[in-house]
Order: sequence, then C-alpha cells, then structure tokens
Amino acid sequence: MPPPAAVPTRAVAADERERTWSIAEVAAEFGVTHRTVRHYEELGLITPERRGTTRVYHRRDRTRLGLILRGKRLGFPLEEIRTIIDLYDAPRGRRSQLEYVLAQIDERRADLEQRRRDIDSALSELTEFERRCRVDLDRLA
Amino acid sequence: MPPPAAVPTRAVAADERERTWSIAEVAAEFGVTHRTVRHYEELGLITPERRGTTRVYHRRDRTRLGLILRGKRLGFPLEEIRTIIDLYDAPRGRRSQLEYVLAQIDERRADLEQRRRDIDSALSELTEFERRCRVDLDRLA
DNA sequence: GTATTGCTTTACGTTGACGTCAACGTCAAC
DNA sequence: GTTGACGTTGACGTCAACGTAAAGCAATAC
Repeated sequence: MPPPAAVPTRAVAADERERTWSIAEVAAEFGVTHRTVRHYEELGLITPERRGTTRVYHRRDRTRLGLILRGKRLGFPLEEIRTIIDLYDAPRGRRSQLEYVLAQIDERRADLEQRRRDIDSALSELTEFERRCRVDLDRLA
Repeated sequence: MPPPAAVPTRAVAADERERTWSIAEVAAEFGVTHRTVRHYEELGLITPERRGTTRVYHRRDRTRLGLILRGKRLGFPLEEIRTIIDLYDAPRGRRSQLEYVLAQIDERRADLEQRRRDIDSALSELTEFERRCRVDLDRLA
C-alpha cells in the first residue's frame, strides 16, 4: 500500500499531540537528571509507556513532571505531591468521590495560603531590612 | 535587707524583656522536640546561653527559632536558612559589607517571588479544578 | 566487523533532618 | 537518700531524595 499522498491538517495536529520523548530529552528539558526522572517513576508519580524496555514519555508525563517540580520548588515532599497530582486524575463519578476530592482541594488551598502568608511576611521583613541597610549606606556616603 | 517596697514600671519591663526559657519550654511552644532544637544549635542556627551545662533561651533565640520554622514551612534547607538569618545579624559597618548584604537581599527576594508565583498558579489551577468538580456535582444532583 | 552512544536494571552510597537510645548529672520533693 | 523530672552528651538509626558505579542490551557510526 502506498502512503497517503497528502496529510490533512488534523493528522498533523494529531502527530503533534502524540509526539513522544526519550528519558534524556525530558530530563534535559526540565533540568533534572535521568536518575531523578526514574526515581519519580519508582514512587509512582509518572508512568511512562514502555516500548520493549525503553521508556516513552508522552505529553501527559511532561505535564505531571512540571507539576512535580513546581511542588518541589514549593517544598512539598514527593509523597504529598503524589497525592496532589493523583487528585487531578482521580475518578469523580460518584457523589462521594467528588465530595472527597472537594475536601482535599480545601486542604490543599489552606496549605498553600499558609505558605503565601509566610512568603508575604518574609518579603515584607526583607523589604524593611533593605530599607535599614540603605539608610546605613547613605550615612556612609 | 528588706526587698524594695515598690517595683518601678521600667524594672518590670526589663524583667519581661529578659525573661528566659528552658529547652522544654521553647520546644513545646514551637511544637517541636528538644532534639530538633538541639539539632538547630549543632548547625549554628541558634546559640543559647549556657548556665553551667544548661541551655538558657532568650527572646532572641525564640525569634530565630520562629524564622527557622517559617523557612522550613517554605521548604528551605537548614543550611540556607542559616545564611538567611545570619544575614540579619551580619556586620554592616563597611560599604562593601552593606553592598554584599543588599545583593543577598535581592537574591532572597527573587527566590521568594518565584515561590509566590508558583503558589499563585497552583492556587488558580486548584480553583479551576474545583469549579469543574462542582459542575460535575451539579450534574449528579 | 567493532566501537561508540543511549538506554536499561541492580545495587550500594550520600546528604539532610532529625529520631532514638544509653549513660549520666542535678535539683526539688518525699 | 532515693525517687522523679528535667537536663546533658555522644552515638547510632532512619527516611527521603536522590547520586553513582557496575554491568548489560540495542541501534547507529565508522
């Protein structure tokens, strides 16, 4: 069978959506080592496809990796990060499931807002301290 | 000698300022173990007075402990926390010292602002996710 | 061919942040 | 004077989050 003469736009978009990456590519892109990526897989934070023994990463895996690293920047432990990002994929068919998810969301939000308060007070202390330093500097001038 | 008949306000205030605490008191107050408090001392984050072998904690130590724990909530490693809170006590006599401190402040601020951006995006994603969950819930009703 | 490159697994090492346990000092209360 | 309560110093244990080294497969490069 000959290949199709022309590839319609839809198919191109599909190709683009279904682009895959190697472990080296995702690691380099996110600025981590392949060991780190595999560690996250061991903990069940990402589950790349396997072709034979080789790991194949899809857009979904990159999304999750982004969430993981942002969680890390925020200082969350990996286990907690797992419960958070799993939440986004949790089944929400039954009412009880949805209510559980909503309760979890509330907890997460409270946690994040506490962190933001911490950051804001740290920032304002820093600003005040900078002001005092500038006063000292002016006196030296 | 009889004790003084009346204690003037100034002396009361001084007493209050110079109140001290035991390791058990500060640990309980901040919700950590005494082991944790001693660990921070080993790393040079706090340096309580010694009376004989016993540690005596002053207001200054409690302030630093508060800064340490806030840093921890924000996910900073203890070594980094040490450089941060040491900054507040750093000598600022010479111009070069002041300029160094100001540069450090800028670094800290950039870091904290990155964290705040991360938190804000996490929060808005959470809000959007909650909205979708509530739509699902309404459909079930 | 073989040599290099890129991926794989297995497995042990390391660092940070404490926990835990042993062995002992000290001081007020009984 | 001994019994607690609270303090002390080591020293080793543990858990998370990886690092690192060893050894092997599989495809391309020469």
